[in-house]
Amino acid sequence: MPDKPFLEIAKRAAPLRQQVENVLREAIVDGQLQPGQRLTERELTDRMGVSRTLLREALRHLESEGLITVIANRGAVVRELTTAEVQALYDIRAVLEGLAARLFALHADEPTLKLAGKAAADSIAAYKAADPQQALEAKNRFYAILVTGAGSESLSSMLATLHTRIRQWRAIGMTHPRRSPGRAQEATGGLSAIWSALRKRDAAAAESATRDEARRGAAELMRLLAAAPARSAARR
Amino acid sequence: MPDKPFLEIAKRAAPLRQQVENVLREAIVDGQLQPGQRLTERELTDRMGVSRTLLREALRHLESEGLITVIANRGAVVRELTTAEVQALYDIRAVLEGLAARLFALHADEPTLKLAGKAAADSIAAYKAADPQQALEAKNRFYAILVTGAGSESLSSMLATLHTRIRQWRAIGMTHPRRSPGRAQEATGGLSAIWSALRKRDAAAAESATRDEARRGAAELMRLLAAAPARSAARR
DNA sequence: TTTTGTGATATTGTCTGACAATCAGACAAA
DNA sequence: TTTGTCTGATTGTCAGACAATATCACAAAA
Repeated sequence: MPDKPFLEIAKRAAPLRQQVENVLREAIVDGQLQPGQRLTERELTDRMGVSRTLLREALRHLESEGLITVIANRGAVVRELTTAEVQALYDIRAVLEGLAARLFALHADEPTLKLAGKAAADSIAAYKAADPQQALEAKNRFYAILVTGAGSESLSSMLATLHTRIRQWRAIGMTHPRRSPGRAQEATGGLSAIWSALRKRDAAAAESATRDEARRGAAELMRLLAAAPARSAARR
Repeated sequence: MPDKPFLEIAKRAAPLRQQVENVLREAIVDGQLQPGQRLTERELTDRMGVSRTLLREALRHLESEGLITVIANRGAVVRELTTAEVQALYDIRAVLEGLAARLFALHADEPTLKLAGKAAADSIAAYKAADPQQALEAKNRFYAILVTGAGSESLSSMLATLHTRIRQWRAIGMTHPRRSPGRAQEATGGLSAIWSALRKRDAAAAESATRDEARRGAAELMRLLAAAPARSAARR
């Protein structure tokens, strides 16, 4: 795992370009920019107050993250995803997180393992204390440790971009009124299964437990999605 | 599967920007630009005869493909990968191809399935006829069908960029003198295992067969890599 | 000799304005 | 209704500029 930098300063108010990327990214996943909506360079530069040069670089980046589609001579559009594609994204996430768990079981050092254990315990405890907010926070922490502990830069970054692409739907999964009641408990169970495999350094078990848990979450979500009205395709 | 466009013209001599990307990408995986080598914008624009604007957009794209690293105010460097990271890339590929196989088994239509069958048969036949060139071609075709047949745009593109990142090492795997003799046969066996699972539409079996085969290939490669002298880090 | 300033240089970060290429839609003509 | 043509909007690409920052050599100081 990465040797922690000693005395590192919070330098870099972030290059402007990245700020532009971030703002756009947020706007997209927040839904302020609706799927299918056209993004003209002129309008964006006006609204954000940056040069076209910069904006275009940012757009290129978002494009390769899969958040927008660029049509030649026509410009960028916020990407629309079919239900099937969303399902596929979740599948991809499931196998990649599974892989992360396997690598973690193989390579993580003891302190990191301990941290993960704490996060898992925290989450389960919070769930039992009926504190979903806290439970979710700890669960996220657990996954973050898992992924970075796996030790692959590439894997982390792939999962990171996947998460942003998925985020819009995750929100639904957490708050939807028709959310099935057993799901939270199920998730807790999944978490402890993962953890017990990790603790034993059982890579295969960790991988499949993680995959299964991710799949269950996805299945629940797809169920809700099927029932819910599709996100509007909006003006184009 | 995508409805095939009828009478589509080969339009688009490709936007200049993409040509720039492609040229750079090739140069990197070919090794003309060595890992660790610095890429200054000035030099590249001079050599390629394009504007900085354009070049920078291309660099941003290559960056998110993981081929280069950009350090603020310092510029781009051809990315160097540790052995561990290469291993991780192969692991990622293995699970993603496994996923592709699973989706293929679930969703592919009959004609596509038949095409895959033909490719598999071709490869095995070519192998038995001691024609490695042909065997490889058919095998690649098989995988291409598998991936597109899985039906996920995102999955395809992720695998595509993975492949380019890996390509440099694959070359080693195919031609290395110390290549273990049984490997080609093993690969053939793997292929037919995958195919027989697909034919039966056995998603789980297809997934694990594909993963296993990918892992075996990777293991062989890592073995060779461990023996071979590391790729030079070159002038920086 | 080793450390610490100091400045010159190279390079990226960002902006501006420009023009060509291309597409979408309107409107006229057949 | 179909086809041709024009016009405006938008992207594609370029050149040149200046600021911000890192690098490196070299001088000054300890």
